[in-house]
Amino acid sequence: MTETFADLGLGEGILRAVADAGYTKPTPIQQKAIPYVLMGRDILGCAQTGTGKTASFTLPMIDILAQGRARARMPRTVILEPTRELAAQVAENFDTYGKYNKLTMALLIGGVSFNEQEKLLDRGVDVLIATPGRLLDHCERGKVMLTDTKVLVIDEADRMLDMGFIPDVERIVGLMPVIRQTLMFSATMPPEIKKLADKFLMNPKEMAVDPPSSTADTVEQAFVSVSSRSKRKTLRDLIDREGDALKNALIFCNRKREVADLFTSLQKAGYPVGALHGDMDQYKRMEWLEKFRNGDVTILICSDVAARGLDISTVSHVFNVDVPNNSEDYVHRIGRTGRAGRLGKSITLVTKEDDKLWAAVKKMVGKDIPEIKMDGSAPSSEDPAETEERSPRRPSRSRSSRGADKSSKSAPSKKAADTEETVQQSPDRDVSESETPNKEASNKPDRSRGKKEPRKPRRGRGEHHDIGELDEMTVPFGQSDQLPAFLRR
DNA sequence: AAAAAAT
Repeated sequence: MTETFADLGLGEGILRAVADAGYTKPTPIQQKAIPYVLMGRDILGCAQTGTGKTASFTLPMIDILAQGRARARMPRTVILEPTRELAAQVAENFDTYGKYNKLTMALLIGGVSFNEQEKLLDRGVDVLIATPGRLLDHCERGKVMLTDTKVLVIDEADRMLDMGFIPDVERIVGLMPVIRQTLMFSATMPPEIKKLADKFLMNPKEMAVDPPSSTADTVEQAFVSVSSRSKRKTLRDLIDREGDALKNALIFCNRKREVADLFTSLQKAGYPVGALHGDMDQYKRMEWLEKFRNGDVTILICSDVAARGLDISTVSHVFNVDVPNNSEDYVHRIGRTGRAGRLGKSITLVTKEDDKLWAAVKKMVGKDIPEIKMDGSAPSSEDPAETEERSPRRPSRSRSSRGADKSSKSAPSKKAADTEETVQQSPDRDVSESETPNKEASNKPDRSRGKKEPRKPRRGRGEHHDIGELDEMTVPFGQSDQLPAFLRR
């Protein structure tokens, strides 16, 4: 049984880099895979992110690449990833572990300019890390030749399949020499993946490791019944009531549009949020991800682009604003938290319309997921006594929770206590909650806005001078709690 | 009906 990285046969520079990074013991997938990769064997590995999978191929590849040099436009190794973020992540891995081995690398992903990528290719690269579309594009332009590829890695194969990339992958493999080493990794091994393995691999060594202990033990799961109108409010209440326990959170939505809208909404309400979805420009994508990683923002609202593979080691919470359409994605989403032995919490908002999807999720999870009742006030309408009391209550609630939101700029917490007791309101509160998009919001009676305006010195950036912006910022979400001024009449 | 990825 191997105990250390040195036992695996890795070179000295790599061992030093690994030690610098603070790792002492290889993970199971690394123990299994690295010796075979060094032997030149093909590998079919069943492993998820979080198992140390990436290093199980980057480390031995650095070792292999230590011998020889790359020729112009002819990379020696190629790594295919399904998303740009994953590709960038693997590139960072090479930076980290390859720091004592000079090797050249190019990251070929879409959404960024060709120029720089081409320059790198011209100089010759040892490692090419790419998403399929952009790599093919470069091939067609004659900027890269795959005829000298010694090692190919197909990462996240099942996801490539889901995303319809396999034809692209087949074309890419067709441009490579038949004699090469191929490593294929997949989180799951459905028959289609097996078939692909037969096609791409030669006499592969098969290995599997357990998924990182997540769903079962270290993630506390719960759900809240909501109406689709009250989702945002409920979400804010949930964030607030987590208090300091919420170190950072991923919030998943099913649609890109909803990611964008929710981002605007929470940002206006003063929460430290970022956003990530596939229609954003690449620069923004990277910027928000980086800000989330380094803690500049503690909440990242995202589509399923971030559901799999992204390695953010310390996410304390995952919120599903929508039940994922594909119940497997649920597992991937909540797998973003509770990693590396840490505790995590995931809360899913479930509407009546989600019944079927939610049933599928529960079936897949295979255990009971408890319901959170929001502060005694029933999700639907079990407390008629409260119904008439909305307006009188409003003011007190506004002070406590809205006021607290200001301070939430830096930490979405603190106010947990007073929010708890003031939150209870009529079940139909979402009427005034007004989750309407901004344009509609601005159609609301001016009166309500005029009243509130002076009380809102919070975002402090002079927006108050601009009427156009005021429309956007005053009414929609941040303040909606104070709306009843005109409703009261 | 959705997300991802090439323009």
